[in-house]
Amino acid sequence: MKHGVLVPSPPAPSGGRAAEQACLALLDASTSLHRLLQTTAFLLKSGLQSNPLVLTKFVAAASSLHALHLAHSLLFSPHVSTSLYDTFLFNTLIRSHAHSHLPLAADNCRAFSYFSSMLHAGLLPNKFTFPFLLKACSRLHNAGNVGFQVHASAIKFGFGANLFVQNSLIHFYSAAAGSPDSALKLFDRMPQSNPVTWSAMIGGYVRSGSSDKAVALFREMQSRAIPPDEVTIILSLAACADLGALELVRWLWSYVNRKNIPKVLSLCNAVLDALAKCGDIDGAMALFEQMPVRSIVSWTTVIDGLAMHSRGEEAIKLFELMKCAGIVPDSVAFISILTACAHAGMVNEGCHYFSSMTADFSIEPQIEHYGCMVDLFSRVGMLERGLDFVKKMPMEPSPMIWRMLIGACRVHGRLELGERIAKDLLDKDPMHHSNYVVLSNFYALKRQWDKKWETRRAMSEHGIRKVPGCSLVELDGEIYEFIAGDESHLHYMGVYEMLEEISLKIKLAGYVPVMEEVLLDIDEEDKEDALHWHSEKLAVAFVLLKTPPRTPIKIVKNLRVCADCHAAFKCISNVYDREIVVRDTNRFHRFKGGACSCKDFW
DNA sequence: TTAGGGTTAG
Repeated sequence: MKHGVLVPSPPAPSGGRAAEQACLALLDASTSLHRLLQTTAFLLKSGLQSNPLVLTKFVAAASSLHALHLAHSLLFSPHVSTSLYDTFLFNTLIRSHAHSHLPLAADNCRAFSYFSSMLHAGLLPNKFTFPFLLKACSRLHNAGNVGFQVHASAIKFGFGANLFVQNSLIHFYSAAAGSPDSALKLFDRMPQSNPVTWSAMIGGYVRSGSSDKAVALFREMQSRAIPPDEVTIILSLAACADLGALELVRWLWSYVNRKNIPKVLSLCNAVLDALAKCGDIDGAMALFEQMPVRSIVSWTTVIDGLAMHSRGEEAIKLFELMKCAGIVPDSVAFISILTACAHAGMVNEGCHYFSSMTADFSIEPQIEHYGCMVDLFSRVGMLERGLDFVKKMPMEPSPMIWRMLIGACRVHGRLELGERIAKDLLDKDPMHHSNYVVLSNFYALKRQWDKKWETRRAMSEHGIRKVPGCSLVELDGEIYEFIAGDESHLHYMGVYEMLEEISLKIKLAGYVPVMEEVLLDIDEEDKEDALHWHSEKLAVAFVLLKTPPRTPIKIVKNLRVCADCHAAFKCISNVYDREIVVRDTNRFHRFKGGACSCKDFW
């Protein structure tokens, strides 16, 4: 211009600068669908339908109003030219789909097709494109395949080594695609990493049920002096909660205090949950009392913790206090309080809360709430009422609900009813291992060995295997695993001798083995032998052997404790003067002085 | 405009 050369100005966005500014202001103010529609009319009238800046803002506004379909129809209507669109616009579009909660058909990944359109329009992706794309794809059923394509694309466009992109990929493989091992391959090759990288790996392991590997990674992080941040701690706490690693939870909490890691609410909630799930419900309550700010998650976590520990009265007290504190219970909070009632056998209270849900809070009960009610009736032996409840459910009862009823039939000796439900369930859901196990157990209880073996045969024909019982104990910060009947463990040295001693001592104290639990057609003497092999018994013998007198014994088990172990532990707690705490699949049994905190309520 | 996160029936 200086020299009088006429520089061609870039093609002016249609509509002109003033209209553009006016439209942007209108979009800022479009806080309702109605206003957004008015803005759309203005936008079209001013000829701004190909202005990328305006359109980007439009997408963002539509996204926050859950009206992405409007953005789509505006952007891709036939009379709009895409030649002026830019990468930013497509990124926003992809990101909006990553964060939207639109129901998604398996084969319909809008975000991915936007990516294709973007390339088709001759636009290059940038470093923001791939994290957004991966997040959007993680919602797909066939996420693995699509993610692989995104990964290849990222490499092709030169973003394969970008830390943000790699972290997204780690998260994608380990969490969305459910394949932490593929994530690990990438992780091992990464030249650089940050706490986000490690968190993505740790979180992936927790999600896929490999909490032991998650803890191992956290330890590796420590040994390499990579400082974790609060998210890494939250995820490691979740792993500890899963494993029942109380010592590690306490260590993590002291680490947070030592290193001045910000005690954000979500971190405190994670500690509450981990303490409760590791057996220290009193510690969780104490921390809860100290928390300056509590969300509904904090309340729900503690109520759920109390439920696990059979402390129904306290759970109810807390639920009422929560309401007084002005917190409106949500659907999850009701699951917790109903669970608390079920675990403590509080039928009337449970019924009260179930009807209060709809009457006072307009929350429609979901299948989980019905599940709690069925559990509530079943546990106390009101099986007819439980069945009646199932029949009145407005939705199809889930296999889990049937299994609760079946479990109760077994505990309450309702063999015919239990067998009938178990048979129906197996017909409906022939791919679940426990459906075979429970049915074969009813046959065994009825001494119908042929039918029992027939069921087991059908199970193996389907290629389904029984999940072995497994118990974990934490000793000096190490986790020891015991698998039912497994002799391979080094620490078994002396464990079997210990079992013999225990067996002798508790029999003298009046313990009678519960033979029904073995459920094998072998002679009585062998049966009693087989009982010793339950993983929780091995674990108890191990801890009795390795720890000084009176040290409490804490066990985490992957299945329900069997009636025989339950009876034996009551006796052991008395004879050896030890507190034994067993965390079942979902609750705690605290054996002390010959009794259990569950009051024999299963 | 980038990445990782807390409560949920057995």
